Amino acid sequence: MPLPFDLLADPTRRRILGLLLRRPYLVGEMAHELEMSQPRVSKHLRVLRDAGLVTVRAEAQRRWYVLRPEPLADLDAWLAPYRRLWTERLDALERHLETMPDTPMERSRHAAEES
Amino acid sequence: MPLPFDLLADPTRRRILGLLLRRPYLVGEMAHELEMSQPRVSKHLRVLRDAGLVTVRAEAQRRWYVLRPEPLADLDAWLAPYRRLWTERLDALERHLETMPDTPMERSRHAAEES
DNA sequence: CATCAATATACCCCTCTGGTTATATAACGG
DNA sequence: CCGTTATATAACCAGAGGGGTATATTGATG
Repeated sequence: MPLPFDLLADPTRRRILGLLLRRPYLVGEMAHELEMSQPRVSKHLRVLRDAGLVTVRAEAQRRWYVLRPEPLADLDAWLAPYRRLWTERLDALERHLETMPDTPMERSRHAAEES
Repeated sequence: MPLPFDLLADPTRRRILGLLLRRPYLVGEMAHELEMSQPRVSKHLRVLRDAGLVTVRAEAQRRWYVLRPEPLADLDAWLAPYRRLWTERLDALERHLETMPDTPMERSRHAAEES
């Protein structure tokens, strides 16, 4: 199964995943919350489902869509070799600070990004 | 600056980044190693450069392209909230196994994926 | 200065995809 | 049964972008 980059390239799909991060959603709920047409949401959900990023549970005419994080874990794995490139710098800084125990230290920060 | 998903959606660009993960490269070298035309490589490098994923150092007519991992760190940050979804399961498994020390254990598997 | 080497850009074509509107499908309520 | 609700799909359109070939640019070299 290929990596889900093309899926995540679409901002609409990222918004959908953002919703599903909180809880399972109905199609209509998503369309309403994201202020977009129902066919538009359905089409994207089709793509996400084909790629294994979501699963569906039917309940009468309702369809509960649930996030399936495995493909994102694959993406995470793909990132691994690149991750060294920026963690190494932080590690180096850490080691450096350790050699200067009398220097006042700053705490590292982390920024979250929303698309 | 937007997340680099659209950039990574293209397999050619991922191959280029794969090269740059090892060392800086010249345009011609990449074109040769990836067996594609030079304009094709140049075009993708333009996109990558505009998005801040690579930097260039000129040396006569040569152009050394260097990977710049910061945008990938942004992507990593974007993944963070989703990462909980699969690490929690592993953590739960871990805790579970800790409570049953006499039960024979199976090893978990991990699949690596290449694009 | 003429030529060659390395790279960037222009232009054209063609496919892919995301959006819209209209319609099909299917299950519920009266 | 009949209308209504929830969702999926079809048909169509417009724009984006990736690929190729040709050409511009810039620096080295004899």
